[in-house]
Amino acid sequence: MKIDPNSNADLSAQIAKSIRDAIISGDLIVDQRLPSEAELSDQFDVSRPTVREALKRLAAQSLIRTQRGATGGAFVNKLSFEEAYPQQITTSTLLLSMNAVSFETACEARYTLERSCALLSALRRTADHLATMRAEIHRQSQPGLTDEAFCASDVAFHRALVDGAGNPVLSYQLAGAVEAMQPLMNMITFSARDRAKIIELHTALADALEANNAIGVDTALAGLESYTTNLAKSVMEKRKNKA
Amino acid sequence: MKIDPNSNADLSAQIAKSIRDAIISGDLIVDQRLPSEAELSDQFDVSRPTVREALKRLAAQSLIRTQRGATGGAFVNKLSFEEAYPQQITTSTLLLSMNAVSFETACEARYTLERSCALLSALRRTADHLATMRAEIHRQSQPGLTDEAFCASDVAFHRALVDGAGNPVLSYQLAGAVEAMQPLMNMITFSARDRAKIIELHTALADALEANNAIGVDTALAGLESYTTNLAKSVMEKRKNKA
DNA sequence: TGCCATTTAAATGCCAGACAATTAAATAAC
DNA sequence: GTTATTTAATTGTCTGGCATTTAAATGGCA
Repeated sequence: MKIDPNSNADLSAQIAKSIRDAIISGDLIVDQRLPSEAELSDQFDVSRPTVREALKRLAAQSLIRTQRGATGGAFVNKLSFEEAYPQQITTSTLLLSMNAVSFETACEARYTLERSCALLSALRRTADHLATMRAEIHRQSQPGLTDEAFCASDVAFHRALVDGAGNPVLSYQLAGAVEAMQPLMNMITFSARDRAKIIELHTALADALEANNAIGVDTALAGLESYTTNLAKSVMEKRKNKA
Repeated sequence: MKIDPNSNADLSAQIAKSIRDAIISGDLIVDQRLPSEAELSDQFDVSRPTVREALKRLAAQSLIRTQRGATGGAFVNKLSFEEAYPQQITTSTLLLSMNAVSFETACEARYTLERSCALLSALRRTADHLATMRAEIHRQSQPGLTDEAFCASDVAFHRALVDGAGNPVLSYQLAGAVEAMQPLMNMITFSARDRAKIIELHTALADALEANNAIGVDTALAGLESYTTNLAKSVMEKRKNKA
């Protein structure tokens, strides 16, 4: 392994890329131990701190994990869906907040993706998924609930719907779309008055899923989307008039 | 800012988390300059190498960028969809290869997500999107094309379809699903004989999009999915019989 | 022999201090 | 007033070292 010292990229970035490529290509397999930091600094002909910076880059992407002690070292990490979830959500949230994505665009993407799960979830949802959804609906109808708690419950409800499709890849891809919307949703769930309508639609969703009625699920989701976008529109207009 | 030296997490991980949280919460805004490495090591009461490891972690997630020189430093990076794409694809690819996801599950997720774009893309696709798709179909029918080039063209074709929906959030979410499938698809596009059928379905897709026929798009995608899964099934059986 | 305590060695985690390279701004020269 | 030079700030990298953690090797003892 060798590194181009004339490249304009950092040495640590080049080394990280080299190791990352080896993991992606399968040259390094899950749980395989990387050479020690001292050995790596020999191989790449750089100092140990530089190697360490490279390893930290990989650790930040959950590509490796490190263990201290005699038999320690850096090991190729088996990337799990559970680990990838938060990363995905963070990235989605920042993409939305930093790129001036309109509420409409985000909402459209979110419901388009979620509606794609309707058919599978209506077929496959278990009693567990239904129970979670009913429990969240119940929580949502409690009067003293804060807006934050309501939104969290809303997210949990929709995740149960998505998980009902029984496809972990789908659940992973949807996690970002559903959870990253939460801060945006916070803007519009400002009064208890709106909650009744949302709970009504959630109940319709749960009922349709219980009856394995895919079309009913799709209809209810469409209703939720149009209700949400209309609400957002009216909130925006009110703010405009105030200013 | 202070760090708990008794935590079992690395100091650099704690510092990275502290800064990351500040970015997510909006305490640090896009293009804002972080304190210099020397100042950070004072504030967090750690050495400069430790601060640097933390910054490299953040750089690996594209949360910051660094500049050398007099007015240099670390700046909060405006995360763009273009930057997030490769990260998303890498993660999706590794999730599939490391978690023994069945071809069927991955395929189902991929086509479920892509079919969700059918309606929007049939409405909004521009002439540009259509032209890209036609061009890729033409490329795919060239006889000397390698399997790798055929797969790459296949990916480009489907990305044009997804982009036709005109929703960047949707395009981003789909990128992982579509592109991470490529290595899996490689397994089954082993002979030129299969290509004719795929090209036929691609042509049907392009025709339906040209006619703004959402149902036609959905049907063609469903056809592609069932053809792909059946092909995969027969490949698996052949291998089984051989062994 | 078998078990337990101790030592040892290997590895990561962290630090101090230094120098090189880069870059923009301040300064000087013309 | 423009250009060349110097200066200062900052990141990039290296050397060398010590602390901490952990498993294995060693030794003592029954």
